[in-house]
Amino acid sequence: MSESTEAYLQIGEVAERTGVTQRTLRFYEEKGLLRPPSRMDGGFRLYSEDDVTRVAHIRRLQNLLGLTLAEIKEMVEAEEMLQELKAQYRPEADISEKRRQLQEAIGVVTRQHGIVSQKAEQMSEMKEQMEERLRTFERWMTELEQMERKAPVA
Amino acid sequence: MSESTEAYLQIGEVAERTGVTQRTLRFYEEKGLLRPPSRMDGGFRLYSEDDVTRVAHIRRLQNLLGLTLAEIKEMVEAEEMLQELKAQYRPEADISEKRRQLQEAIGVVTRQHGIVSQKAEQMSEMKEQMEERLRTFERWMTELEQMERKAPVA
DNA sequence: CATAACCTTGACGTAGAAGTAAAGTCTCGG
DNA sequence: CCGAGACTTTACTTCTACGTCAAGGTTATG
Repeated sequence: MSESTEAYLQIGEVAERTGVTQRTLRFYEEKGLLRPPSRMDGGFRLYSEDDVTRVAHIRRLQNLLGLTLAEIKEMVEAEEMLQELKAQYRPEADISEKRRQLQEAIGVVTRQHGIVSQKAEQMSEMKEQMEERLRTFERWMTELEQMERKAPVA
Repeated sequence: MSESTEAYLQIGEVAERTGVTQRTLRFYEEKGLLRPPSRMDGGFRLYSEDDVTRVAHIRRLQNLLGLTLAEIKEMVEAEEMLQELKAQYRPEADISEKRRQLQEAIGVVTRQHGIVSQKAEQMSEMKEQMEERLRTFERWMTELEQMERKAPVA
């Protein structure tokens, strides 16, 4: 109901809060990963809280899934569409059109989910292997220690 | 017990089987990720099955964990050391030296394990979020379908 | 209204991880 | 022994994801 505290952020603030550089923010914008933010009269960029969230999201996709910015762009665009869909959630609009959009959104997220699931599984496997290894090492270590007790270092 | 069928592989074969290019194999060698393989008299590289495994391992570390080749090199070197340690597992050698090596190996794998654990956990979170989303979408979808039944498309 | 702090675009630079091309060498089946 | 195809090294190029100036415009504050 409130006009939302008009808490617009300049690029420096966003940079600080997201942990990326200003250059990176402009770069993401240039690449279509962030929508061009609004501007002050003088031309300074004014970001919203949403943009901060977006950047965090982008970074997660980068770091966790190792996706390229191009791939991330696709995802982010789908999310975009989704936001619109959400905003337009009034019954007036064309229902079958909404169905189509929703269908597409489901498709995108399903694909994402597939990627994440697969990676997550491989991760778990890897983790298992490492734990197995560590157990082996610990065993060797105790063996070595016993040998040392029998024949000390001199 | 058998001399192992001497199944040496040329670079082209290895490339095909690992899915990386010949260039990449030479590049990894140059960067110290693969030990220089043996050669034919004429200079052609001769790889072992082990090398194939190594490449697969490197790729997993790259794709799954998103490590740089430099980081992977460290890991791979630790594994190397470990292999030696395993091979030398005769009681003749200096025990305290072995202990030291083993200690180091444990350190390396523990660090790796930390990375993997963290990522795995974050992945799971992400997966959860996506599933949550999908459920929401499905709900919307059924709502839309009901609306459509009440007011058909024309 | 000066001035420091912040921002703008533009252009060029860089590190990582290969791709590609060139020019020559090896291997192996016929 | 010879030619096709596989391989060698060297060198240059590409692509991604930014970093780093440079030169100037804007905003907030005393």
